Amino acid sequence: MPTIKDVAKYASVSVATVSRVLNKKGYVSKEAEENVLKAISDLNYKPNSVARSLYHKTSKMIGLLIPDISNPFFPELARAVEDVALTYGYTVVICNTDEDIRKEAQYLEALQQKYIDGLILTTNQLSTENYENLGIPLVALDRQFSNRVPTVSSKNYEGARKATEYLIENGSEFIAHIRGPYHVKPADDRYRGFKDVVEEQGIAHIVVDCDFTMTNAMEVAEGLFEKYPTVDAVFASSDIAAAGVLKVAKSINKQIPEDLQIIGFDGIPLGEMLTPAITTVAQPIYKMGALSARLLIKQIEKQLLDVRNYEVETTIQYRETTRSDT
Amino acid sequence: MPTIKDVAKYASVSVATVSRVLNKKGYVSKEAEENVLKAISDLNYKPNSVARSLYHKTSKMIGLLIPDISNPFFPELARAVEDVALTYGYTVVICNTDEDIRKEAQYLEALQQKYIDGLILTTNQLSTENYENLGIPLVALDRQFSNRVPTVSSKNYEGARKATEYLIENGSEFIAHIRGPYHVKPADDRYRGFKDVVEEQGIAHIVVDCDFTMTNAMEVAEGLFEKYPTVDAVFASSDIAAAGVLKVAKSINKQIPEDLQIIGFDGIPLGEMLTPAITTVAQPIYKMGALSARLLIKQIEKQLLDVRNYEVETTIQYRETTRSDT
DNA sequence: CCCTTACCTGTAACCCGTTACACAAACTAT
DNA sequence: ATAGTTTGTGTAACGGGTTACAGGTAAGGG
Repeated sequence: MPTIKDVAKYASVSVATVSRVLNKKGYVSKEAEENVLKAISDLNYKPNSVARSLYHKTSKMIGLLIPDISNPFFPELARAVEDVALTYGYTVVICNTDEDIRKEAQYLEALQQKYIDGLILTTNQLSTENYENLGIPLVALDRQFSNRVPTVSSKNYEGARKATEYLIENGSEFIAHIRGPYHVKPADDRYRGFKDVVEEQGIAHIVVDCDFTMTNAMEVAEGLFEKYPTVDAVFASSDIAAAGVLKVAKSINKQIPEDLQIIGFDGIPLGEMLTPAITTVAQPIYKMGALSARLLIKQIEKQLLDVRNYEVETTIQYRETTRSDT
Repeated sequence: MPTIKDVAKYASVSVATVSRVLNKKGYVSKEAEENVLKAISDLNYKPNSVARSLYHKTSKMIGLLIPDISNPFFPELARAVEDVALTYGYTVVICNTDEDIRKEAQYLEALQQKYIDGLILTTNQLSTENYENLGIPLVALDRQFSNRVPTVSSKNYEGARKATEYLIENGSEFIAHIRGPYHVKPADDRYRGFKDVVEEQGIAHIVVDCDFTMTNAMEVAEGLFEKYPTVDAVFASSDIAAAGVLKVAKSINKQIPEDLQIIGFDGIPLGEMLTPAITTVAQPIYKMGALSARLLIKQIEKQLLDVRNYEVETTIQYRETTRSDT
């Protein structure tokens, strides 16, 4: 691999001149520039980004901290982040934290040592200071964070309200909510949205807990249908959970959506692949990822952010696990 | 961020001594070592990996080139690679190539400039020389590559044979194969496995082409069932395709598995989530990813590889889209 | 004709570690 | 006592860029 010195020698100029040509900075005569350009192409020279990083203390890399890329919510997000990053010349380092405080700390240290330029966080077991002390731009995606950190999330509360109202409009009278983990902001908001609507309208309801796995959702659903056979609608806090409910409901021969309506949340591709396809409160996942990446890169490049907190709209994807009210 | 100089000053030694302590190399007196260790902890010093990279021409990073992380086959693979990488102190850079030659080239250049230590390839539109000229360790996953590059794949031919034989044992007499893209080794091997069995046993069959998307699979399946309504089994080259077939088959009221058996390939989680759950030839996806990562890191760390080509076993996951033969 | 300014270029310091090399002290062997 | 090891430490060069600064030339203004 040729270095800038080789190029300088070949073009009979100093390394400073080569650097000026590369970075289009400072005065360079036309002649010198041509020589340098020719040298670069003759030698197939590529500037070494590590050396650049060392001087500039930046790396053209961003970190994406997610709980687990195997969770179907995240691949699309990761894809969006990566697409945007690529167009701006950044590469993305992916970090599966499993919501484990030690793994997070380990990544943070490794990334900091690599002069990572910024972080997109969909996970934060560590206290926020740990992140802010890094002194690099951050974006919180789908999570609550300190108000110094720009956030991107969808209107979880509102989406949950819409979902619940829709179930009620379609005639359901005893609605179960399968909620997500506590202290996870989106899960809490969805729960509040549900609760507010059922209480306002005086609808019978029940809330059960569930983590993000389908196995757990199925267990929970089994218990639910056994204890409350008259439940006639389920609003699940995620599509994975909804899929679990659907599977269980079908196994005990409930007619969907006649006996039981199901509505999920997230809008992951899985929902469409199932039969019946799951009605869901879809978040624009790709858009959220892309937006986060753009917000992060804007900060990295010292541009001012006009808005610091984005709440994107959710839309109900009307599919086959709910009755139409029209 | 403190540097090695700060540590040296604080401990009243030279930077060389600090470096010796850090790397446990060369002679250091007990006293000096203690002072350095104290300085490191007092100042919370972390060695800068960029500076290290510059000197050593390595980065403790590996690249994972995949077509698209949104394709459900890859998240689990990525997860495995990342898990293994982490335990060996490597970080992974993820690159979605979309099988696009220009994106691949762009990534290759960026990664090379970052002194990436090695690459796991599940995609190669570029000619193999482009990769080999990088002069860094490679592992080809689920792809054919030059014989200088270690490969990891599953027994696609054998798996396809098993699947086809299983359908026949269960009484199917007119079997369709939905094959994957041409010139993609696994798809070709699966096709050969299918063809050999149906020809050996003289079973009526039909082969149709399909890419990796579910939408395409559904179109293909519609055409198939219209033209050949007597098809009584489908062997799909991927679970995604199988899911598409299943959805179409259900929509035209075929009884599964009585009227139509379906068997997929891959063993992605989706298969289990569907109702009926899809019988599939499962590849040990996580294992393949982990194995690739270990092979790569072994090479990076200059250890000799005893075996260079791994073919892992597939196993049929007997689920609900096939009839049992017992 | 002198001074200012724009233009052009090279030297060397710097980013932050690593390590070759030189030097010194302490110890071993002869 | 002398040569040869082992141990311990510091200086400086190096990896591959970037840039402050100094120095030089040419053009324009008064």
